[in-house]
Amino acid sequence: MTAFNLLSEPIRKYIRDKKWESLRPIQEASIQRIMSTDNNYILISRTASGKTEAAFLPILSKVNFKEPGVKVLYISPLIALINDQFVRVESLCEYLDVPVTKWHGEASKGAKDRLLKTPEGIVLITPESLEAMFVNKPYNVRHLFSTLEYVVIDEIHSFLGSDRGTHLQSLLSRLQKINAKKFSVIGLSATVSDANQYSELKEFLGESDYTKVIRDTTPKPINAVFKYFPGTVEELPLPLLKDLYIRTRESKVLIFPNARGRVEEVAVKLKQISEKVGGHKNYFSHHSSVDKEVREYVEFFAKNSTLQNFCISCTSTLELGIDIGNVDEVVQIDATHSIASLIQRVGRSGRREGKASNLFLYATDAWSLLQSLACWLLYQEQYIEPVYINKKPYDVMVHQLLSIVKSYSGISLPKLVEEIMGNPAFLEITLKETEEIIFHLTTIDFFEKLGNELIIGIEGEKVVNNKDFYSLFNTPVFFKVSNNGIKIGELPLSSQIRENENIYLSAKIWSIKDIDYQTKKIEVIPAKDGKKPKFFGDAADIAHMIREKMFEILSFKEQYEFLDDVAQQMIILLRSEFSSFTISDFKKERPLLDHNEKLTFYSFTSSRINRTIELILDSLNIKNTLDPQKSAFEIEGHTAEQVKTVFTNSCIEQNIDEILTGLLEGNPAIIDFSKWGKYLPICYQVKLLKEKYFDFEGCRIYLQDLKIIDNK
DNA sequence: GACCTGCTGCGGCTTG
Repeated sequence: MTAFNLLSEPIRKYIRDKKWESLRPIQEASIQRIMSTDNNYILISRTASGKTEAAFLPILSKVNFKEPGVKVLYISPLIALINDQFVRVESLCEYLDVPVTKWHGEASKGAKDRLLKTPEGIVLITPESLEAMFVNKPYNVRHLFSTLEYVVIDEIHSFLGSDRGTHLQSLLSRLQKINAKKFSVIGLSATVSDANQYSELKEFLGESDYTKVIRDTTPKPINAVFKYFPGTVEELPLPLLKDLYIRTRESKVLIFPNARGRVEEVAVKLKQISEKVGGHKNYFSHHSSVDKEVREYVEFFAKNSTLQNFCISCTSTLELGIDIGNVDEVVQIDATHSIASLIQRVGRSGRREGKASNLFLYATDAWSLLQSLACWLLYQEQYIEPVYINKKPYDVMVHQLLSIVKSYSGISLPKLVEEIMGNPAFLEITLKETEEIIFHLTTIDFFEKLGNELIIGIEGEKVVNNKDFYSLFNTPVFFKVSNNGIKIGELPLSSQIRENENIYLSAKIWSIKDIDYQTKKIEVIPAKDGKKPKFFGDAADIAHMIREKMFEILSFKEQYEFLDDVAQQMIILLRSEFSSFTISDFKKERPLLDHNEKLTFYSFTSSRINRTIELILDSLNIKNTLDPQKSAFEIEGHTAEQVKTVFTNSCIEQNIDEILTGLLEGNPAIIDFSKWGKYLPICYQVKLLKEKYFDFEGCRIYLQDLKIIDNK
């Protein structure tokens, strides 16, 4: 039987009314499988290939919505995505008379109240809203979600390997616990190309044996062009901006310049050029610090402008699945930090069937060019960096312990231990470890013993009753920027924020008129010229494979026809800098440059391994500076022979706990990469540092194979 | 120099 015929009549009518000529391959496959089994499925297929329908067409055909209770729970990482999907799912559900309810922080309370009165149909939710319900109204979780048949997780790759993912995994397990019947889980993703990740994904959903992967590998042709314009960190080179303008003025374009300040610079400067030559005015910026309503307007404009061209300069806010309509070209300025990110960005263009995607890569620095090239080549080899999954997420456990104790308002120790240990998210954390963490939380007054039960303690109350409790990630403090009551966006307090300073924000130029430090507000008026704003942030970690590929490119002579002449020359120049080394194995060998009484060790490895090497050198009192972009260590006061000996003999396991404890005592803020880590006993903070900040196992293997090649 | 993500409950107001 064909997939179409397996669907229920109302759904078939929907497809006929939509005048679809055929089902997409991923839909054909998923309908066959979902209709006939109760397995979990992970649907992998590129952006705009109809994944949402691939999940919902069969689910809506199969599930009996006549019985009371919510039957399908859709979980998304973004509110914007929920709002987007709501429209699509609702238009489908009209054929079945099944209600769809949005449940997130910005969703209508009236709709939520209606659902509480009559729990039914489909609910779209964020993990944080689900968490909030578990903490504050656990009876509502039971009331609404104890008759689930399907849970759909959108953009599942965005959860994988992050604390937010572990959190979601824990919530899924808690959800299953209140359901008498087992529900099935369908995960949707565009960015999984490595089969190694299948097992991680399956484990993420629990019950690996019942989880199957359905994948559509139809490739999308992409035309890539690399260009090189030497520039500085402060400002983009004018020739680059001019070239970029000419190349994009007659298209619908997304530009990814990596940093928010630079996003503003690109938007403002292209707009200025366009004004001068009488081009279109539709230049926008889109990132987390642009006001939400402004961002929504930009998304709306892009989605509805079929005739007008536009240019949106943006960060990863436009990387995930929000439908912004047709984009002709994607521009990446300097290297992406991951291949996964490159894939998502490329996927934003050429959504029209059969149309090729265009990708322009501009580099302003030789090493960034090399990194871009490495990412592009790996992308073509269908490689994606592995996701790192923390098997002992002590910090997430702290959060979930608080959540469980609060939801019970009184729970015995054995019951709490049983609850948390039975959760697959914490499978590898031992009983002893769990008990020690609970004990510690009692000593810092997060928990209090009341008779035989644990309740939330005085300090715990402060944390649990704060609206910041529900998420697993930290958010910095920002000042709200507005002009005459109109919100523009927000900025962090920096040396730049002073009265009469001019800054870019939301693709416009503003002059700061007043700063209110009490209410954290900045009043601005329009201005003629200014500077890009300063934001603070951490650089994302780069995977070992990207660095290795960079070294591979340098050690071979291969020419790439997609590089422009200047870019080609830059690669040749970089290669010549390494020509004094005889490299025969780019996987194991690494160059050590001896020059002017200084040594430069090019490690070409991951950020985490570099951090670990840095720690080892520091602990041996070897003065060193790491250049993160070049993945290179400058080492002073040592000979090449001494450095070689250090690397070959270094016994990194020795004293490491002592060193890390010292590090934490000297600088407790180092644990701030984990929002909940600071509430752990010191020895667990050390474990967390080892697992997530450094990479001792990776470093051990790296050093074990390492062969240092010098230029002497 | 360096990304992103979400948010309860309640009192008090306006609006239909």
